[in-house]
Amino acid sequence: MRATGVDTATQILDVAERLVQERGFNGFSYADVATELGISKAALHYHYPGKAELGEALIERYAARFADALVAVDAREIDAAEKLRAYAQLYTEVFRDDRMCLCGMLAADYATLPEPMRKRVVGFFDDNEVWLTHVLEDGRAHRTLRFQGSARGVARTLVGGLEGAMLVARPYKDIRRFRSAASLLIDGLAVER
Amino acid sequence: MRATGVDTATQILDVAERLVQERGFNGFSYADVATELGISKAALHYHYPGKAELGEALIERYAARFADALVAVDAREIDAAEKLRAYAQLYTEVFRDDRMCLCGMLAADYATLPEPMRKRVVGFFDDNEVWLTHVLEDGRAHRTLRFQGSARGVARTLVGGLEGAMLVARPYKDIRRFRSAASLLIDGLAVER
DNA sequence: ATCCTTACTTACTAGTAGGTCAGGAGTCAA
DNA sequence: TTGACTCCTGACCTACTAGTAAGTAAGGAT
Repeated sequence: MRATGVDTATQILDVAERLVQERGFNGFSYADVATELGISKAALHYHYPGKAELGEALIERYAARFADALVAVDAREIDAAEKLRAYAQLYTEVFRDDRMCLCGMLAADYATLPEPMRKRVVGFFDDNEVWLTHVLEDGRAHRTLRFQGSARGVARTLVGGLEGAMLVARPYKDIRRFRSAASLLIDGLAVER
Repeated sequence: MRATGVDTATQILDVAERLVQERGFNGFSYADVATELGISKAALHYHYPGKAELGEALIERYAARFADALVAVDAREIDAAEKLRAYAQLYTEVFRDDRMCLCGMLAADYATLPEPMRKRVVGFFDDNEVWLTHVLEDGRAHRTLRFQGSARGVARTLVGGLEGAMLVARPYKDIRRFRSAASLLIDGLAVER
């Protein structure tokens, strides 16, 4: 345990997470993480036997945090349209420090990922779709949202739309570009009052 | 010139293009391309001095083909809504053999790309936005499309939405997932008749 | 006949990738 | 005070990375 008070395993996750979100899973090395933390590569292997296991831990923590955030949104006394805006706000916060969504990035690297990581990436998207589907169905039932077709289809379009908005806006380093796209996606579903 | 009749420089582009679209710019090596073509790595360096130049050539050719396809769409006697569907169809064809849009993939790798490649990636998105903006304005003027806000903003949302739909649908290897999202994005703009 | 170009080859470089292993320092409980 | 456990280092390994140097076979031009 170092002077920071944060344990090494967590510090490794923090640095690796940022590197994956910025550069992709094939765009960083154990040496990058070790150098940044001032420890040896071998120390990384002590905490995470291989890059595959580090990757799994990365997704697991990210997905858990995301799930917690969704529970927090559900706990708020707001209508479905506002929940969608809160959902988009989660993405905005990720975008704010020039990061791509972890799982969006890993979706790009998907072909080169070990199987356990693939499963978790897909699981992340599935969870997001399920949550959005419930919000959408609730919004349609309460007449705060209006859309054609299945809630599941709209949920998938939203996940893809937000991930893609991050992907394309990042080279421009322009958060307004992302926010504008996010608003268009969501306001198109909200019933005007 | 080999028995295939296609020159080596083009064959290199073909293989490298597929590898980038499947695995990302940091997910393939000169050795991968050379092995697949049965030539030496040095032969690659003869045609493209470095990976950066190969990358530039890749984007240049891809962007030129895409631009040609857009000119071809413009030449067809169809309304703006149909042009948007034809635009989405271009993405569908890319998706069909498990590929991500070349520039969408490079957008993910953006932080690790050399500057000349970055410029070309951004140029690709700019060109797409310009074309879409014209189609959208035309469609609004002729009442075949209906949308709120600036055509430019909608154009950006469409590019991001389609890129993201590819990104997320690819792990599922499900073209319907992509097509359904593309339809929802575009049909939401079309005026029902 | 010679020179030059094109399109490669083989053999090599320095550097980086992920990963292993023996061991050491600090902590803690018996 | 010994032994076990945790967390780490230094030294190392093999495979691979992009890139280079030198050489060569084939063909056209002079």
